[in-house]
Amino acid sequence: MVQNIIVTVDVVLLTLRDERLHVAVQRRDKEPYNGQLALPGGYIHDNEDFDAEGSARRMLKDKTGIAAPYLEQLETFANSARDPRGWSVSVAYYALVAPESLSVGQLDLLPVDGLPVLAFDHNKLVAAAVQRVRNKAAYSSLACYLLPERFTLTELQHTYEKILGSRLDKSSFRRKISSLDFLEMVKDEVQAGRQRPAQFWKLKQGSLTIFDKLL
Amino acid sequence: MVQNIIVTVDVVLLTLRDERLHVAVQRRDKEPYNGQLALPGGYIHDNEDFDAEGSARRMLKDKTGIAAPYLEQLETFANSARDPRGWSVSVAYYALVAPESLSVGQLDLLPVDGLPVLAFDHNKLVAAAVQRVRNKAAYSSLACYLLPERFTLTELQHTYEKILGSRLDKSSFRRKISSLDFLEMVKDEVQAGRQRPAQFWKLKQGSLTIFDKLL
DNA sequence: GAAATAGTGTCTCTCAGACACTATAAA
DNA sequence: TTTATAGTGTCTGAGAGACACTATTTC
Repeated sequence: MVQNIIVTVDVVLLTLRDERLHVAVQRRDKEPYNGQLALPGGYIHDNEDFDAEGSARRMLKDKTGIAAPYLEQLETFANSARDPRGWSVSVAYYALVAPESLSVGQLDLLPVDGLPVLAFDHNKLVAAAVQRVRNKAAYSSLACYLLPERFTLTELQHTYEKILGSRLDKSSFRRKISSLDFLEMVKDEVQAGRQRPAQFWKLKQGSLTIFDKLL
Repeated sequence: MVQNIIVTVDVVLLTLRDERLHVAVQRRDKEPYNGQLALPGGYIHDNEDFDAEGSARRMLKDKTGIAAPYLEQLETFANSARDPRGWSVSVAYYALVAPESLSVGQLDLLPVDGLPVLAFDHNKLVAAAVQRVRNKAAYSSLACYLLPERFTLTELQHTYEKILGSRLDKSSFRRKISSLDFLEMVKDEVQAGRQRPAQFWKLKQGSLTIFDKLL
């Protein structure tokens, strides 16, 4: 059995900037699609990577310097038409980071709504990631990963609102969040401003908390 | 760039039998894992299959004769350790069928709880599929695909109960289902028995309906 | 004091769970 | 009539949405 199949990993790196979800892209410097915008990604190195998630982390590290974002497998795109070189498989991952932690190097950040045409089927990958995030955020603590480690409840609520695209009631939101008990108060740390200071919070444990739909 | 990576598709075919979820497995007749139980699956044929879902359908068709079950991509398992032949990728799918439509040929049906050790990492694939089905069934019309085309509301309720592993209230269940409006009454068709006949229903359109958690 | 935002209290309306009830068949 | 299951009606308690209120800072 001889297969002639290209195996790659691509990463949809999302962050929140100027009130909207943005995705990281870079201009390709080789064929195919030379000069076009594409997601960070590349071949799996079967002599170097242990698994596909490892490949994804390597690519993120190489291209953004980010070592430990929220990272999850998205979907696999595999057919004979997506790459002019032949039958190809892309195991797609998506990653979430706080805008602060992203020093844009070789990468550009573009709003996910109204993207230009990207290389390969990368527009599809972005669409799938955005749909997944919008959907999953509605019933989980996912939104926290788009914020820095410490944040206020108002910032968290605004993050949810930007992702979901709808207003949330402050009182209901706080009731829900505090009943779920996945946040930990950062003692003695508050956000100062020209008004009443806001309490800082952070995620309690590493794992994602799932709950009933917020909206 | 030369890659030495095996690319396969495996299918977790699930059905409901004797009150419990069962998975279809077959005994392997070649190395590696010769003689062990494994999921139906195999190499992607890059000269024959258009995409990975096509591969999955081909394998289902070849090994079960089933042409159009509910079929969805599950997750991709890709690392250097899962196959003794080297770095390998398995794009896993799961399929749901009514027990009636399954004429067990070369396949065995085993309860998903308490499976023996399967070849490769196939126990992991089954676990992932079962978790996905149990989770997704709670907030969608997924359970309908484990029933024949026509079914009664009581049968549907029992199907949900078997998947979710908990009792549902008849009145609440019917309120919910009818408010969601994804079922169509099969006029003049009822299930006879030694008591009041039950109305038959079927899915209205092809696509899955998503709703708030049942439980 | 005013302005601005953080954070809480309370009312109401909806809806899920519980459960009793009615309906329609076979024997 | 009894038995068995299909299918409906009704009460209640928990919780979400709406919104008004209090709290704490800067100026």
